[in-house]
Amino acid sequence: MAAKPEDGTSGIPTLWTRPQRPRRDQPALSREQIVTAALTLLDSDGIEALSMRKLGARLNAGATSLYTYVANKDELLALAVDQVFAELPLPEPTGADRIGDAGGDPKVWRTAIEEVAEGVRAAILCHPWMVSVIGDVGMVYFGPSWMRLSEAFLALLEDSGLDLVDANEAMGVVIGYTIGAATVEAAWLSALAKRGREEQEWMDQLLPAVIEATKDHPRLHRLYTTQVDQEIEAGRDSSFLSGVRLILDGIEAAWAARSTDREGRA
Amino acid sequence: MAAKPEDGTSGIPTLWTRPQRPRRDQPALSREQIVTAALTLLDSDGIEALSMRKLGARLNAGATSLYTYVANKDELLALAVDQVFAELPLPEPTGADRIGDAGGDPKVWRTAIEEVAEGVRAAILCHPWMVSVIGDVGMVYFGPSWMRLSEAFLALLEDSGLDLVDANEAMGVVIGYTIGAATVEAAWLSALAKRGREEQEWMDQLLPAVIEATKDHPRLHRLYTTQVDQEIEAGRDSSFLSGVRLILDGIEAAWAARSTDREGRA
DNA sequence: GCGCCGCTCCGAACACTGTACGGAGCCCGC
DNA sequence: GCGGGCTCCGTACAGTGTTCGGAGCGGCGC
Repeated sequence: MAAKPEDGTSGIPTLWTRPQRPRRDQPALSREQIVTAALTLLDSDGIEALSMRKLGARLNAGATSLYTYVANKDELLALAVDQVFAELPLPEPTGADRIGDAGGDPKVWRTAIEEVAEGVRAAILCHPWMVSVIGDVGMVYFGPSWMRLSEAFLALLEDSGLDLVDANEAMGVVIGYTIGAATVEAAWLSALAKRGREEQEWMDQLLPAVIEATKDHPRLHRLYTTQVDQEIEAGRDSSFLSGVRLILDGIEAAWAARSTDREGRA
Repeated sequence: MAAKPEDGTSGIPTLWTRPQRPRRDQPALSREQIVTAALTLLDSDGIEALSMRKLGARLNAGATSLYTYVANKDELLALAVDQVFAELPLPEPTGADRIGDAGGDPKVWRTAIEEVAEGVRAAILCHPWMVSVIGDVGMVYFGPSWMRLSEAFLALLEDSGLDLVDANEAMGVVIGYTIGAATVEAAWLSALAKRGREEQEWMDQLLPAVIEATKDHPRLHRLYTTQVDQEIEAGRDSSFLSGVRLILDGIEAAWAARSTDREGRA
């Protein structure tokens, strides 16, 4: 042990007791650092495990230090959501392919849309805390990443032959469906996670109760008793995809209707 | 004033000091009472104003008394959501009208679906706290009211000529879109409410900033600058409705495709 | 060199939260 | 009469988000 320096007065911070503050060249924290730390905490322990104190501790900082970089917790959560969307790939331009073109399946514009929808869904499902944030922080839809994605989506649809207003409507339906479907799935998944059960295991325990509860609901009863095996994992994936395809059919049909209408009038 | 009874010992509760507990004929509280009180609190002050203590106070009860009727706050919220769905009208049977029938617009099965979707959306929009609950509490989808609604929805689609599996898929798309679209709208509305602004007023203040932020996003820029007037209120309603109609077109198209496919093979 | 401004970091404190626990009052069945 | 069970709730615990004041420090003007 090194001898203490000859500092008679006790309590006064000496060279040794003083914690050797880091050089103030640049700040010890940064907004990105905070957001990514929040992300890992959210992903591993869920949304109700994220508190400013715990997050601060993870960064070797006090809870209140974070407030120099982030106005409040809601803003932090909005930033986290934006960060997730930032990592999504943007849809590629589809070249000359247009809605109504005869070309064989799979049509390029269709698969491009499917990929965007699947990407958004995957992002929500693998960060299930997002649904809570989307639910109570309205600002999310003006984050830069979300805007980038929207813009690219609109471009995709315009290139496929829709005018901007129709493109916006089509995008609204695809995105709305995606968010809604993923919300339902993610809420389910995180409820499972909260009880700490595996999906299969929980199903086995809960299903009998649910089926019992559907005694007066013959259709639900039939669905749950027959379809349930493929409702797990892969079944959900393909069911989401066919939902998107249904919407694509709708877009195509509406386009065709409008198109013949225009020709008829001309 | 009546004279005090001759009770020499002080501190022992007398007839007068004792608070005259109500007869225990039936309990002072009930689950329904609690849920409806929670509903009015949620509707008037939003979700973060609902605390067990405040709710208890509103019922002239202690906070912890509620736990005799409700396991925890999450369960209470799930019950509140179910209560809202319980008040939705069920779709009426549509008679003989079937998908693919030639009959003139508006087709009965289509407007029936539109009405269900509009009902669910309206419920969410006028109780915006629901989106937060749907986000965190996965159990909601097994509530009895929701099941009743699903069952009736499936019946509607089956009566319109879909088999159960197709009906389930179609329902998934309509409901998914409805929840997603309403979630986005409601999150926006309650973010507005939190800042205590009127929609118009806030728009006026925020829009310039948003438009500025869309400098690199020509399509979004055009949308926000041109379409914004009708984005308010009625515009959102009709935009949602045309989304539903797009999906209905999709259902019809998919039905037609499957139908000709069957004929071709026969 | 000196003083001062402003920035970053943070301990303490405030006002609340959900809910576990144990006890009090009361009713009914024995 | 008397125990058991139900309802109701005061207290307490272990947190929460956020405000405030202050401490330490870098760089700027003088």
